[in-house]
Amino acid sequence: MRPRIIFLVGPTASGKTKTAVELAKKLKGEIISCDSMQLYKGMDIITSKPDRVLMRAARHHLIGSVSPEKEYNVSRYCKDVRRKIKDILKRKRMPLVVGGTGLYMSILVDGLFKSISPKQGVRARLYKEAEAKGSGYLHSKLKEVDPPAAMKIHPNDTKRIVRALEVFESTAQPISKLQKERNGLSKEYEIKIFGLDMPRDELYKRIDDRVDKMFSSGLVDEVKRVLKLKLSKTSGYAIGVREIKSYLGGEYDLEEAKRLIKRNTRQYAKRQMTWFRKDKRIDWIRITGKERPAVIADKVNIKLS
RNA sequence: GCCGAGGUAGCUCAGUGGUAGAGCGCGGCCCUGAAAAGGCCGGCGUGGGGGGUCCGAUUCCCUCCCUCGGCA
Repeated sequence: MRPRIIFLVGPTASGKTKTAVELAKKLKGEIISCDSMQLYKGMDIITSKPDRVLMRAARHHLIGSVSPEKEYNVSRYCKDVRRKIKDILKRKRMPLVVGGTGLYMSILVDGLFKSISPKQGVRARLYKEAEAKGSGYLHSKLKEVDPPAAMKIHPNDTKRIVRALEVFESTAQPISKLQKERNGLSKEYEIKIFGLDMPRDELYKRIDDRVDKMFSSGLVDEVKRVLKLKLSKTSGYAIGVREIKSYLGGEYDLEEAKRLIKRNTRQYAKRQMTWFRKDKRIDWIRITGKERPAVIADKVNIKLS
């Protein structure tokens, strides 16, 4: 029988972190984070990492393991996770992959196509071209070398057009063809995915409350510290970094920064829900905003047995 | 009280004698090496109240109410 791996996903502030710890206790599990931002060291408050108590209550992996100055991406994430899973299984523990980064989750399960890592030079050149001649120009270039990809990617979606062209230039193969070859965890393991689903108004309320709490726990000081670093492409995009930077730069006051962080987090949660909603493998656990983590963990456990 | 400006979408505001748009918000969606990123779609409306002119008023006129400046 294939080893089993449990996933727990859902929008931000839905209670994954605490539920996961309860679940880990019940299942003799270890938690692997599936969160593109909690990976970064020193960004604890803004990314709502589990606190010391929770970190001690269950073993966690891939939280604070990367410097915010390092470039990180799905590919590295998948490699890191595979290594962790092997270790955990060797210890006869249950791997629990927990987090809200939809792309990381699905690439992990379904696999990443075999390609090349981004080439700084090529990428920079393409972006420069996009800026000078417009993304439509690059899109028509893509149409010549890879019509299926061009069909799928909107002419305004510079990021994806650049990636597709970059792959073609480096491999001489269309990305649309390469993408058909994937190798995910579902080939070797039995995957079970649970999702936490809470009424939207309750979730939004929890987001607002959590942001207020972040501020009273020293969010501004934390971001000040983080801003001294030369942030990588990804880490600099964590919600909170730009808003506080603008506040510190005198663009607006603290209240405005707080309002924007709340709003941006709500919009992020909405996008997460869209992402997870379409994945029919997810087994949804309907919860309320006040439900206790241990109770939610029980609900998951019942579905497992 | 007088003078001036203004009341149009959830917010900030365009515009037009033929029943109205933009940005943001909000909702829906897409997503394969930056993903807390990036992109697409959707107007969600008693046009402050009432009256008048006109075939037709959100637009012109009258009146009332409200807001913001200035003068008292």
